[in-house]
Amino acid sequence: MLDKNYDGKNIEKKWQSYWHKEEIFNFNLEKGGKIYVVDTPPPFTSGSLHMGHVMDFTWIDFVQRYKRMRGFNVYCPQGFDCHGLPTELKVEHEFKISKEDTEAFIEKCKEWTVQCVERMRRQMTDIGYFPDWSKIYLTMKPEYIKLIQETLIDFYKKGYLYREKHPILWCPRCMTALAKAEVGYEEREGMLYFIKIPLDDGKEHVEIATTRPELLPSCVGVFFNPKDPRYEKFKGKNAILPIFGRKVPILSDDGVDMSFGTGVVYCCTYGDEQDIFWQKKYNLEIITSLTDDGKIKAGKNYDGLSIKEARKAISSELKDLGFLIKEEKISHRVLLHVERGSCKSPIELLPMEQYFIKVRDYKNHLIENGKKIDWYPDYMYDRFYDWTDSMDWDWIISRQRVFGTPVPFWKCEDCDALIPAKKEWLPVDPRFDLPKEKCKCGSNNFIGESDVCDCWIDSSVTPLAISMYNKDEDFFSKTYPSSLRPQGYEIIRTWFFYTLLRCNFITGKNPWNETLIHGMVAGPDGRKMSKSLGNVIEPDEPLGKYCADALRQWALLASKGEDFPFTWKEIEHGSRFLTKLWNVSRFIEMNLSDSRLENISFDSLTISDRWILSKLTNLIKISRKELDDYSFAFVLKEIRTFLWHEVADNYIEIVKYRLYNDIKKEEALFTLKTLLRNILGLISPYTPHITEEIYNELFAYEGIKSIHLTEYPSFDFYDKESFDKGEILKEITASIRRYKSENKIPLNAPLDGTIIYTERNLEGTNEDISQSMNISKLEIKNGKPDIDETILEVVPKYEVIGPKFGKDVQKIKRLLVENISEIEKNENITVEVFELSRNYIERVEREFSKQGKKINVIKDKNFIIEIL
RNA sequence: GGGCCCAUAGUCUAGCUGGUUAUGACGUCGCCUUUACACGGCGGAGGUCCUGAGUUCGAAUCUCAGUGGGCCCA
Repeated sequence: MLDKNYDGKNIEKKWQSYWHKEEIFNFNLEKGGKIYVVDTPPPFTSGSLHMGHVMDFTWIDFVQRYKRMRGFNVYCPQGFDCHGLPTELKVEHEFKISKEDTEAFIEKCKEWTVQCVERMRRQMTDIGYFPDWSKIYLTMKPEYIKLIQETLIDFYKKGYLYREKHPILWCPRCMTALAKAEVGYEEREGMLYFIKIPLDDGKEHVEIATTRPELLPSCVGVFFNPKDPRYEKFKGKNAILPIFGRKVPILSDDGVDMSFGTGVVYCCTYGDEQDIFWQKKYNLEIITSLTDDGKIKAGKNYDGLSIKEARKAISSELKDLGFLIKEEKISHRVLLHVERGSCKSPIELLPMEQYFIKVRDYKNHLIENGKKIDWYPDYMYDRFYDWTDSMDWDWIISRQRVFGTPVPFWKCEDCDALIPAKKEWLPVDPRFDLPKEKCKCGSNNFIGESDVCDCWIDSSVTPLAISMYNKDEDFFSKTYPSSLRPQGYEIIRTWFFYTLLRCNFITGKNPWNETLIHGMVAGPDGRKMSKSLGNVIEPDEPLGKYCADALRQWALLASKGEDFPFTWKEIEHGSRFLTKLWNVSRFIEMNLSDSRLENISFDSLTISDRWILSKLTNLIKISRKELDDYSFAFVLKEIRTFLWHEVADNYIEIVKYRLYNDIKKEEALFTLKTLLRNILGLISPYTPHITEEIYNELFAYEGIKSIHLTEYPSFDFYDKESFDKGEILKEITASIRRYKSENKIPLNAPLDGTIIYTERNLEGTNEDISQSMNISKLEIKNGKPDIDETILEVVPKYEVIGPKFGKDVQKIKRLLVENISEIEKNENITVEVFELSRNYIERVEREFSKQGKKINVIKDKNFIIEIL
């Protein structure tokens, strides 16, 4: 017998270890059948899951359980994205290992990552997420790195991977490259310099404003806004830089802020991010005038000066030569090395050799292929399309970091040739390994690439990694492409796009058939969960206060593609539903005790039995249809309402008298048991633990070791007549309750005599109504009551008369009211030029009295109840 | 600056291929301890469906503009 109280936490632990031990969710290719593959997101190994992960993995877990029940051979492996800046910072700052000590640094990063993976796996298990752990992959493992390097070399051989100078964020003080996350803007005081630059015609000049006169030697263009009439005349002309005497073009671009300084600025390679954009857009020269330790190197006699010294020297020389018009104090945003509090130096953009993957040549192809994927929700494709279509830069894949997938190239020190690793050498780390053969030029001197890959390079081959691409042909052919890619909308332009690009390039096929996009998790206040807003809730908190099955219901209540707030009330509500399910199960189990229900025929069931089973059939059909569209939230609400309100509040209350008085008791029990078994199946992907517990308690005789290995409910019985009767029965009981409530009569107080007048057939429901409502003498009479009636309102069926009568709708409504008695008598009549039909009427509202005396009446569109 | 999305009772949310009285949850108010459950049941109150204009017999729903918010890109 189920315990009196439901103890979620204990039950969940028990089944989690059972599922692990029995390997319930492991994939077996040999089992055959239709294969369903989920390309799950590998989370970064931060060491803990946040609410966004909870939503992501609960959805995935739902899909893997649901599809298995629908007969698929499900393959759902889980990996972890190991390489990332936070790990490097942790090892550098907390474990005090220098990046210079590369080998020890990487070792510590790996060690730390392994611990993080363990913690995250435990948290995934805590929420009941059960991928096939035997197929776990880590992006830092040699075999994964081998796959990445192999595919990069493919890109290179086909001419889609190239090396080119590109600016990187560089801290001249720390002498190191930085990631975007390590830099930030700060408001600082500075000077704005107004400089006169002569045109090459020797007559006119243009005045520019800049905060960085020391970058004059790197100036490659002068810009004004095309909407600015003041400078129209300079368009297409050239200017000659003072001091350096170099000729640069004058160009117009929308990016110039007309209100800043003179409305004319210069583009230096590189002063800021706008300069990068202009240099690419107008294909300007790149002139570097800074060294990596922050010294000027521009010829002339400024070489070796620091940036600050050069600013002073160059501006004073400009002044002496009459080119500096004025200086103004200005407060402006400066890009600083903020991650290291002790540094805070201004960041420079230094051009360095970087690796790129060509994206632009391929983009139309990807737009087409993206369309072939089924998007849930479908409008998310538009977001993908827009970004892809407007892409004008290639993908920079190298990062100046330490813990990452090494870029598999060397440079020949003698002939400067780029040497890719051979496939049989992989994986390689050019920082430590040397090519296994000489350069074509005969040299044996190599410089190994010290850069590592962008982390999207790691994670954008997951569909290849999980399908054992290049390792097991048979496995690959059966598991690629993946069936589904689930992910959040914020990474459509990164993870989705890059995966589509790389997998298409390598295999010639899309990596998935469908993609399911979820929104962002917000805090209880509706704002994005973030530490600075102080609204972060860690998953352990609801897991401790409630349980996984309650938390999962919250996650599965979010709509596709929509942001969703974390709210305690939803967890609370989910938890109450679990208690309800538990108590209903217990009630059924208690009554079932020694009953044998082998020979129950549907013919012997009562109206109410047939009514609730017909409703169950509807619920199953809706669930299958909606879940095939991944509408988890809708179906969860439907199932909850069905169990809670239809089954528990209505059906069980109606059949109690039969159970206690042995009236058609076997039939009631058969119905209850059928309901429970099917509801357990329907709800099991949402709340896998509690359903496993109840299933094993009551249905172990089926001989299947987990409810998650059973078939999805397919119960199919529908009796229209009983369905309609049951719905009216429910309405009658509800209206009698309302009557009692309005008249301050206790709900369980008996009613002496009651007459129900109805034109509907209610045969066979008398006892259900009288017993559940405590009515000592109930009469059901067909037809209208012998009482006076007044028509209050006639409500037309607008959806019928609207399209039919258009502008005349209001007139038709009036005619229906005026002619209602004729219409009720004759079904169809013609008034003026209009044909009026009873089919145009939704309902008629009436009022009753008997011989002028006030009587107790409950009226409804389908019945009139007189209470004596 | 660009694209996509969102705006519905005190709070969160469903509906949004136009059509009866706008769904549900939490909260709130009233009633009911009836042998599964008071972590329960029943009933009530609570809405300018962001603003403005348009299309239409009819708009929460479609169109346009505005306001506020989210995500990504520049």
